[in-house]
Amino acid sequence: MVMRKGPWMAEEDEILIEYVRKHGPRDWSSIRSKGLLPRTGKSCRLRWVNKLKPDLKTSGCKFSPEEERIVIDLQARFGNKWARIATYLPGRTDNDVKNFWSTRQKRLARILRTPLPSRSSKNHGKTPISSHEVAHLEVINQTDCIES
DNA sequence: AATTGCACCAACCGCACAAGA
DNA sequence: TTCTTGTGCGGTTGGTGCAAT
Repeated sequence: MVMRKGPWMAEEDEILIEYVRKHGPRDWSSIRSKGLLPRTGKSCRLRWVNKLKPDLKTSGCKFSPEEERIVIDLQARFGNKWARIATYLPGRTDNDVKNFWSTRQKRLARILRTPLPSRSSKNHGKTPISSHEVAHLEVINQTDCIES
């Protein structure tokens, strides 16, 4: 069977959901060996965990300030243990947390690189910095000073 | 109107680890 | 004991849409 890669089609999702309904979320690699889907076990598992599993928050649902706070706090405690951090956030997956964090890191890196905007200048419609982020930024700044 | 920069998201890859042959 | 296979995790990339230029 020719292996498929890339985005999942609705029909593939249906097959995967049906497989999990019958067999549970395990034996991912037998989905391919049984000829049900031309996808690797890894790909099937990832699709299930991140998109198809029940009780997930719908994609496009932004992190709330509370969720943000939790991630920032837990990342400081555990490091980049996204799967672990995700267990504290109902409906979020490790991928969600990871994506949230890396977007945030890029944004913070850019803010640190550029001079502070004047009071009158617009924020270009970008996500504003929340107060707890400002606090965290100060920590990063101090760390940078120590490191450099 | 076209281009650019950014945020967000989905899915891949490589590595590590555990279980079983 | 070593090798193989399946699974889970973290890092990363590539695509899309939108707002600003």
